[in-house]
Amino acid sequence: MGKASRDSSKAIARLRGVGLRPTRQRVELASLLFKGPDRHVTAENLHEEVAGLGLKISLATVYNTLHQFTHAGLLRQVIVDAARGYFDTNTGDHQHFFLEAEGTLIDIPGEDIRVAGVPAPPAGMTVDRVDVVVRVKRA
Amino acid sequence: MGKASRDSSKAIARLRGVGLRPTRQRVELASLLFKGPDRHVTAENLHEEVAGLGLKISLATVYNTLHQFTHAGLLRQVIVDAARGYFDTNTGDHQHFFLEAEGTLIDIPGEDIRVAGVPAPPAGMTVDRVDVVVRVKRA
DNA sequence: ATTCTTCTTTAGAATTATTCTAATCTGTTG
DNA sequence: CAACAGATTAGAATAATTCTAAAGAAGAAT
Repeated sequence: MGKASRDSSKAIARLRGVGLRPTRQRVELASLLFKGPDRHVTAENLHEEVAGLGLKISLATVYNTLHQFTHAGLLRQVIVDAARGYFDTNTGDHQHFFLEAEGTLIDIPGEDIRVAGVPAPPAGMTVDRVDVVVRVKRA
Repeated sequence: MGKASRDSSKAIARLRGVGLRPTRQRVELASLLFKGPDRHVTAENLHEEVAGLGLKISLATVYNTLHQFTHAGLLRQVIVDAARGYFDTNTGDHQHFFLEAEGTLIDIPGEDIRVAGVPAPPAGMTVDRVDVVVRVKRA
C-alpha cells in the first residue's frame, strides 16, 4: 500500500466521519491539508499548490471545500484583516464584543480584560498590539 | 457662539494638533465623530450619515479621511471580519501571532495564553469564541 | 489681495477576494 | 446500472475598497 493511497483512505474516513461525500476533490484537498503538520492556508494559495501538483480543482471548489471543512469542524478560520473597516473613536486601551448577527461592536474597557502568557514574539519582532475579539451569538 | 461653530473650532484645533489641514470635509467629519460619545463607524455608514445631514463629501474622501485620522491616532481600526480567509488545520484551543508585513500566522498554544476579565455578554447572548491576535512588526 | 505651490477632493474606473449561477458531472442507492 | 441528489465548474456578478488623473481649495510668498 503506497503513501498516497494511505493518505486518501485516511482522508476518506475523515470525510465520512463528518458526513461529507468523499469526492475526488475533497479527498485530494483533505489529504494535502491533513497529511503533515498543522498549517495555515488561504483559498488562493491552496489552489496554487494543488495546480502545482498537477491536480485539477477549480478555485470555486477550493473555496466551497474550505468552508465545508470549516463548518464540519475540520478547519478553523482565523480573522486577521478587515473586509469591512470598522473605525472606533475610542483609541484608548480596550477590546470588543462583536455581535456577528448584527455586525455590531461593543467596547470592553481595558481595565476589565487581561491577556496573560503571550510568548516572546519571533526574533527581530516586537508586539505592535494585542487584539481581543469576543464573538457573541444569540443564546 | 453657536453649537456648530464651537464643534468646528474644536475640530479645527484637533486637526491642527495632528498636522492635518482643516479642510471643510475633514472638519465636518471630525465634528461628527468627536462631538458626542465614542462610536464605531464604517466608511459606508458614515458617508450615509453625512449625506443625510445634507453635507456633501464623496465616499472616496470618507475613506481617505478615516485612514488619515487613524494614522494620526484619532481613530483606531477594529478588525472583526476577514478580507482574506486564512484557514487553520489546528482546530484546538489556541491563538495567533500575525506578522502584518508578510501576512504570516504563527500559532500560540492555548495553554500559554490566557484571557481573563471578559465581562458578561449582552443579555440573550453567549460567547461563541474569544479570538486573540498578537500583531507583531519588525523591531 | 494675487499668485504660486502643494495638498485635497472627486467621479468614475480598476482591483481583489469572494460568491453566485446555471449547466454539467459524479457518488450513492435501490 | 439507472436515477437522483449532491458536487463541480467556468465565468459572470458582487462588495468593499483603492486608484487615477483632473479640478479645486489652503497656506505661503510676494
